[in-house]
Amino acid sequence: MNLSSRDLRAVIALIEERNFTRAAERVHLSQSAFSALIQGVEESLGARLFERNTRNVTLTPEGRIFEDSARRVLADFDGMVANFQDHAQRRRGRVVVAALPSLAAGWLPGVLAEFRSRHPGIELALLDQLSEQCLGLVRSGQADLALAATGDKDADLATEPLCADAFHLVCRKDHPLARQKEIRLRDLAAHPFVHLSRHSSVRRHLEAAFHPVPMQTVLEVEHLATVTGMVAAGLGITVVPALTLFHFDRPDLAVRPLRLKGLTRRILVVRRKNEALSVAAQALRELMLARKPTVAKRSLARKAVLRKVSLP
Amino acid sequence: MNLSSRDLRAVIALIEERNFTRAAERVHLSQSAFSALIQGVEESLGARLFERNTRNVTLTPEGRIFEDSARRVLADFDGMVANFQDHAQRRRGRVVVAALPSLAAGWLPGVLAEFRSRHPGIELALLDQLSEQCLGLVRSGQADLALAATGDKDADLATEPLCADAFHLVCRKDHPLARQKEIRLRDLAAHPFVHLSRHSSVRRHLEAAFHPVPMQTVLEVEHLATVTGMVAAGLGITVVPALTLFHFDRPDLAVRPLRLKGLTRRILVVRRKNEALSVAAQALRELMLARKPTVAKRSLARKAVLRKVSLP
DNA sequence: CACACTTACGATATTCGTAAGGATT
DNA sequence: AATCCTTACGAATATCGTAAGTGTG
Repeated sequence: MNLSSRDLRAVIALIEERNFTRAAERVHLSQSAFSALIQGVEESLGARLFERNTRNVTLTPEGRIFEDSARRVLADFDGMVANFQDHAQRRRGRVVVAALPSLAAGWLPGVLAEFRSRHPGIELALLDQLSEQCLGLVRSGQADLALAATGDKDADLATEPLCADAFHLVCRKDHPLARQKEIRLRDLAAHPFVHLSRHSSVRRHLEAAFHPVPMQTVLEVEHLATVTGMVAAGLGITVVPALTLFHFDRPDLAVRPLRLKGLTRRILVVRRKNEALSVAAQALRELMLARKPTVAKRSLARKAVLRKVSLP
Repeated sequence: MNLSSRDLRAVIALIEERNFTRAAERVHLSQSAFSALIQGVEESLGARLFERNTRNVTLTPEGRIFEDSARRVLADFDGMVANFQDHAQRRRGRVVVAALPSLAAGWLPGVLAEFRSRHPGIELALLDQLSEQCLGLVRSGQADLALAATGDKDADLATEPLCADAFHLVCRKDHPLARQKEIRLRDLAAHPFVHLSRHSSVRRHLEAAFHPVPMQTVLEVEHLATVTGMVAAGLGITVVPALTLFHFDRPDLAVRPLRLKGLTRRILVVRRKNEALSVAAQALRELMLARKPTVAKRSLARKAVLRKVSLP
């Protein structure tokens, strides 16, 4: 037993037209091929569906029983195909991205806005979490993609580089370091730091890069915006990656790039290794790679974001 | 776009087996043909359903979306086909027969019992009504078949003869007519009749056959069983068709066949002219024609019925 | 290097359309 | 005579299986 959606469509066309010639046209077949098709369907089913005498075509009582279910099955089938194609053609779907807070607040909004305007039917979810948690969300299937800093190698995860995020010194303009010609690691270590939590990837990178030189910590906070306030108040200096500099774009603060070994954070696009991305997630991944964060000088990152948001 | 139930079955086999070779066996195809089939389905749908790397086969995210609906559509499809074939093969269905009370009580029960034992899944409904109403029930579609006496020609109805039902005199054994050698019409007219209602086909036949000779009516009742009692009580004689004689099979009553012009009632099987019978109704029609009432001598009809009831 | 999917290719089946046939009104 | 379904038949197309090819673990 094997019937195709085309067969069902033909039967329904004949039910509605009650005429082989017109029904054949509706399904784009010659009348004779259509006749053979209907006979084939009847043979497959093991009983006549139509009573034909030369002048008119009528449904048999069994045909009437068939009609309703045939319409239902066909409608369900068409719905299935349409739904599938909506997903496959990025008209529908859902992508969950896990991203570091620095990216989630700075660069990502512009990218998501562009994605959204290209694919209005796709739902987006953004989980702004610390790097380690982002990776966990992808591994467990709760997120499709993660934007995270370099982490431990993981057999389940596939990564590809998004950008290298160089660290910068941020301090008040009246701070001695703001005008110093060359800034070495021990120059920084001589001043008190306003730090992010030691769980953050920024902090971890700093600890690793300074090791074994100890840093002085004046304060440890959770959010970058808080760091801004503290630094502006003169409590200390801080060292953060380029992508977070938009937090520090204020007239009273100085930002100085640092060219010190290890003071670069690599941002990765992460996904599960043994599982294909949905077409929606794939489209977002491609957009992210195409819109790689520019290697920011000072707070150009912010201007870049604004430009992108306003794209068509 | 055209997919067959076989295509869906193949996709689902592959989802479950996660292996082309085994899935191909399940749908009775060579592995290469199966591979081509899956590729064809994916091409029809416009996106990959499976991610295959030589070692294992996994569903794409879009494939997962497809899976549920595919199972549902296929189950629905199979249900549709099974239901259709149940009806077409007389495992399910419903037949409504309208029949004259005389047939409904005497001959028909045996036929219906046999039908029922052959087709236990088919519901039967019996409407015991007068001839005119039986025809109306068929015309309006409330009944599939009618067993009625000859009626007016009707453009919507097709008829075929079931049997000729000869009229018999019924009287008490001690009645003068019980022993009379030849019974003529005017002999009957000389005695008072116990009559059925003038709406009944029996009565109409009698009136037509006697015309213009008037009959004497001692009593007019609705049911044949009542006639029996009245005749046995000696209130009068009656004249009824052979198929009703089982009502009069009593030691105190005499039954005499009458060979008089017009005193034969033709019983017809009636159906709608422009509509095919359901296979169930068709099967019942064929059984009725095959088990035509025997041309009863006296109350053999009753014995015949009993014999048939006890058939396998 | 072995296993599993894909590709190549010739044989077989199916399906298609044109045209003729047959039945009904 | 006109209409409409079925049958006949050759051509185009699709499908199938064997066998060779390819890539991954």
